[in-house]
Amino acid sequence: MDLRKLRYFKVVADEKHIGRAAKVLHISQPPLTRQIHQLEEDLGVTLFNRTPKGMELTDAGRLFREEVNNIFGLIEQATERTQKAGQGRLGRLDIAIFGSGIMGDIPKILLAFKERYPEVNVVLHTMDKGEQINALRQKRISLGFNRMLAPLPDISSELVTTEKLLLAINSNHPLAALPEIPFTEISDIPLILFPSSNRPNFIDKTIRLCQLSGFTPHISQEVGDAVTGVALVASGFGACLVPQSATVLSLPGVVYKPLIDTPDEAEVDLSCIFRKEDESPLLKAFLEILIGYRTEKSQ
Amino acid sequence: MDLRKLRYFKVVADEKHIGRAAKVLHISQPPLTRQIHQLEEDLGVTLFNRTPKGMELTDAGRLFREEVNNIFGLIEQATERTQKAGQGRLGRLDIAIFGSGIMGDIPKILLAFKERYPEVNVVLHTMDKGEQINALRQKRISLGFNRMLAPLPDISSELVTTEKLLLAINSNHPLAALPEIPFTEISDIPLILFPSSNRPNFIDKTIRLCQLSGFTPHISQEVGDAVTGVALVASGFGACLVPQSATVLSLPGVVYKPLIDTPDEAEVDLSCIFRKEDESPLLKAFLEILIGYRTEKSQ
DNA sequence: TAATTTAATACCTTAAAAGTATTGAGATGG
DNA sequence: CCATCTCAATACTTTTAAGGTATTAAATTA
Repeated sequence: MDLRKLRYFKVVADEKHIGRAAKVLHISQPPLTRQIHQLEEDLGVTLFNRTPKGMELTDAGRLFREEVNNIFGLIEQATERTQKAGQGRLGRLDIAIFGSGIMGDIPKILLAFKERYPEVNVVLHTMDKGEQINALRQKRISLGFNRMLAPLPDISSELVTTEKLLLAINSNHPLAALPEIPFTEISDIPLILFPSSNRPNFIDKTIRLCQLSGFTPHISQEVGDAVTGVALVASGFGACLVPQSATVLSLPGVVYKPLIDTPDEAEVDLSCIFRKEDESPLLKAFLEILIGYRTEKSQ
Repeated sequence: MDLRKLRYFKVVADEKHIGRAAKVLHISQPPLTRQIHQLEEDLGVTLFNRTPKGMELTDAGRLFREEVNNIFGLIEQATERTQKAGQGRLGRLDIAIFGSGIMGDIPKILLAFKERYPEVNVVLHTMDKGEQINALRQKRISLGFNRMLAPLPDISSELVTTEKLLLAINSNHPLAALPEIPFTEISDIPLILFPSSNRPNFIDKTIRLCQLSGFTPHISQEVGDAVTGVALVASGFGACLVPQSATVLSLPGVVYKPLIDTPDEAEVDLSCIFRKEDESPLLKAFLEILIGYRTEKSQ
């Protein structure tokens, strides 16, 4: 069986005439006759009744014509879908986010991607940093969003955004009256820090920042993520350093205050990570959207 | 695009290794390498990631593998169905029957056919003789059952059965008391005859039979079919000559009596007709069943 | 009956797939 | 770190099969 024969068959069936069909196919009549004969022999079925007027499909031939149309339809669909997949316009992209990553830039990027590539099925998984790296290596995900990434030989990363740090503080606290809070004031406040796992993390960074400013922070509580941290601020546990994106969490009794006189590094970056050797067009497409989003934002 | 390439692709995808795949395909490695390259070029999509360990499907390649499996499945189905159709085991067979043809042998033959060829869709049409011949010529049907057929150049026929004639008579009639009725007794009885159309028909035959026995029948009424005829017998219109198969109609007040001392031709044949040049395997299959039924019955 | 039209056959040419030998690139192991 | 091994890829030749030209055979039509 051979697609050439099927193509030829279709034309002969349409034209009901070997000579005319040969013209349509831009070949001469004898090879076409032969191909049709071979097709009939392959199938063991007479597809045409030969008449002195031309060729007429048999019942079996008529059925076969339908089937052949289905086959070509399926082949066309297969090529189209495969080409889309090859361009990263079709498929499934597994992405990991972290606890409070639903806020800020990530949903905007995801939205931009889904709009540009509507046929890509984006599946989100919530994982912390360590889980993300495992999942990447096991190819359970293709991409992870996270902060504070240590370099790894098999994992690449791409910066998404850097955010200034704000202080989430209870509105009853005296410092909440100031429009901006000098960084060293933090030394006197019990701090809620997160996340509690996967060093190096934001906790380490905070401690270093304090040391740069010449004090050791008073750690009130370590929690898993920003949401929990801000909730504790509302309950009066202390203050919490959060990235700007966390300010979408508006809880009663919590205000977000800009910091002044901070060390230069008083900002935190959000990056995405992926396998260094991942050549997938889906990933490439996603990173393009990401970079597009980043440059658009910086303008 | 070429089925050979798809076949090769499948094996390489399974083996993840050009050399092994080439062995499986009983060809050498270089042509296989080339075919895979050509396939990728045709599609414009990289289907495999080449590693020093072998070949690994890309996402697009994985999708394409699924599609290729579907394509081969469809091709297999197409060949099977076409072969069945070529053997008359699949398709549609349009058959005409006449008014009272639902009785007797025809349903038995249809049943035998459907049992032997369950995938053939038998479609029944009720037509009189003239309509059947038209429909045959226009290929709206492939087969018609009828009686009293005059030979035609483009129509062949095959005898189904011959049936003795019986007299359907009202049970109140004096003759109904006899176990058998001498044929000449008919001359005194008003006769109901059928069918009223498409000469030569059963009416002509009856008149000829009477003349052979030396009398002219007293025609009470011409009706369309046996069912109507027997119904009129029940109402006392007269008697009606019917083929044996009509005796399945048991109406109150009607008895069926064998005839004695009849002319030799006092029987009627049931035949089926079809286009002389019809080579359809479906028709051939049906005629085989028909002949099988006939020989079985004659034993 | 001759002419025409159809598919089929015989024979040759061309294109493409398969084979052989070899290369090049990347990993592995002493 | 170099030799070796194992892949896929390339260069070139052979074989196979598809395509072309010329002709035939059969059947219909003028």
